[in-house]
Amino acid sequence: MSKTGTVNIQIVTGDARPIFKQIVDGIRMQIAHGDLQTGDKLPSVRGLAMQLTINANTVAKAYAELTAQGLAEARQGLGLFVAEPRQLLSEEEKNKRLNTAIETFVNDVVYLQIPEEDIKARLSEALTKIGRLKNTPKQDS
Amino acid sequence: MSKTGTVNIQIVTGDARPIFKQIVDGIRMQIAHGDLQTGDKLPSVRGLAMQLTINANTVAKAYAELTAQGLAEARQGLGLFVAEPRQLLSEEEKNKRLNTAIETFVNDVVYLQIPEEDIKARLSEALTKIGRLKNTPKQDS
Amino acid sequence: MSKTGTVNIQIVTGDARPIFKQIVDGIRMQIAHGDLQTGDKLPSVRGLAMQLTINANTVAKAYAELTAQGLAEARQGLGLFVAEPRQLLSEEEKNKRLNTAIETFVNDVVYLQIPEEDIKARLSEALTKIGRLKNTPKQDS
Amino acid sequence: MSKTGTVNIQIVTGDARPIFKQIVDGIRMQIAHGDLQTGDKLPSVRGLAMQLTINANTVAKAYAELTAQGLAEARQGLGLFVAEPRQLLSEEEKNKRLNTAIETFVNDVVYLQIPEEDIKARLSEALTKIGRLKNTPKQDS
DNA sequence: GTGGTCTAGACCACT
DNA sequence: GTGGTCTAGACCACA
Repeated sequence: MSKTGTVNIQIVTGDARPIFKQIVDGIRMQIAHGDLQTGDKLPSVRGLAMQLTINANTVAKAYAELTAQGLAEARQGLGLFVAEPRQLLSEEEKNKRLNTAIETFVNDVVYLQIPEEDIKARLSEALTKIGRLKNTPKQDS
Repeated sequence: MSKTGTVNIQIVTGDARPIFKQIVDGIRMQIAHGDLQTGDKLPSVRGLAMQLTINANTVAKAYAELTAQGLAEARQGLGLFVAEPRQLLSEEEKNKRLNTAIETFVNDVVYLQIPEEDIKARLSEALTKIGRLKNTPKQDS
Repeated sequence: MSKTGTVNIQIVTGDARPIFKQIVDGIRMQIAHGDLQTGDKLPSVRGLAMQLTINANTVAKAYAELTAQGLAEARQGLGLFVAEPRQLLSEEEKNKRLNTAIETFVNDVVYLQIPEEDIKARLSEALTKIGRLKNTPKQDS
Repeated sequence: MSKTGTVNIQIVTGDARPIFKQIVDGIRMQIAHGDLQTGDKLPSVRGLAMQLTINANTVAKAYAELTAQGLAEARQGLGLFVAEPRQLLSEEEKNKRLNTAIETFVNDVVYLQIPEEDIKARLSEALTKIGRLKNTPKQDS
């Protein structure tokens, strides 16, 4: 794991998300999981584009997004690296985004007529899974 | 409450959601809350368009969406009315949509570095609020 | 058959159905027949609009309908593709729609004074034709 | 049954059909069933409008439609009566309408993924029910 | 290039 | 008056 320049991303054609967002989400999730750690090198734009058989512009756009979010930083001539965790966002901003996310979620779910308890359970499970992954000691071969 | 043809919708120009989606979400939420009940009349296409100072076609699109989702029904020449609740989607489809919503939520939240417990609490609160509102007897002033 | 981006649709001006519905029905039927298969690309909105000499918005509306019914999916920037078959509607809803269709049919036919056996035979034939077409291996000339 | 000026029509508010069509269909069906027979008087426009609590214009439109279809005829100053069965339509025209009805039905049903046998059975049942009703000797109290 | 959204204005059927 | 359909033309994000 966390080998230099290795990411594991699935591009799903039937996904509603644009491809560049799938890349951003994929890398962000791997950072959250700890699969990618501070200082790890991300694959080159062209390399990842070839690997995923998509346009290089699309990868570049994803990388720009990651940089803007402060999750990655470019070292001139060397490539893009996972940045050290820092907090770009104020508490207020974080709260606002959490609220937005919650609102979106409730909107998406409210009309499904699924019991509240089921939703909570499923969501709790999904959140816990991430937390656990993050804290699990990884064993390299 | 639930006066004929009255809805309370906020159109936010800075919102990521398109206008017609904001209308759909707004009305859907009011139905979920019980502010709008089966048989209640929605405001006319042209009336709501004027009220929100948007184009009538945009409202019509929102109404078409609500009709397609089985939440409202048109009575020719009379207007659009809140439909009787029914189960439109298969269990399979509902599950799929719940999964998508959860995935989106986790993606939106994972990088905020907010403690898992806080997220769960806030979400639980938001979900419960809807359930409670729905069952709370409304009291007119 | 099933060439990328090829559909065969007849727009009949004298038809009671609106244009966008004719498009939806036409494509839906081609999917049912197997002429269009999962993953096949539909013609572009603008392309089909030109081909049928109608407005692009009308085609877009038809495509939105197909997407809502789960028969097609948009891949951003690439176009619309035939989606993997899935069960969108609940059994209850399917039954309701079947009942409505039967009622409509009976209403349309009851006053024609055509012997019941003839009607059944013709209908049976029409239904069987679809099933057969769907399963018949297609032979290109 | 078949008392002068009595019809039994259900106006369903949630129905997709316009009201005037529900009236036409309702009366047409009663004629097909034999509940209304040649020479029976239909209720007055105003009377039926009051009974159904709808606008008199709507009833008038339905009656005009029935007259145009040859199912009813006005006797000046006396009202509207069920006409003697006759064939306004040529064989060709009847066939064309049957085809249209079948096409519509297949379009409505093809995407429901209901087994062909089930559809045939349900349809057959619906058609047979009418035939049986029509030939059943009615017993008046 | 692709689909998606929005505006503006017209016409239709139904009540 | 009501919603539904269609046209024409514009702008956007995405690949």
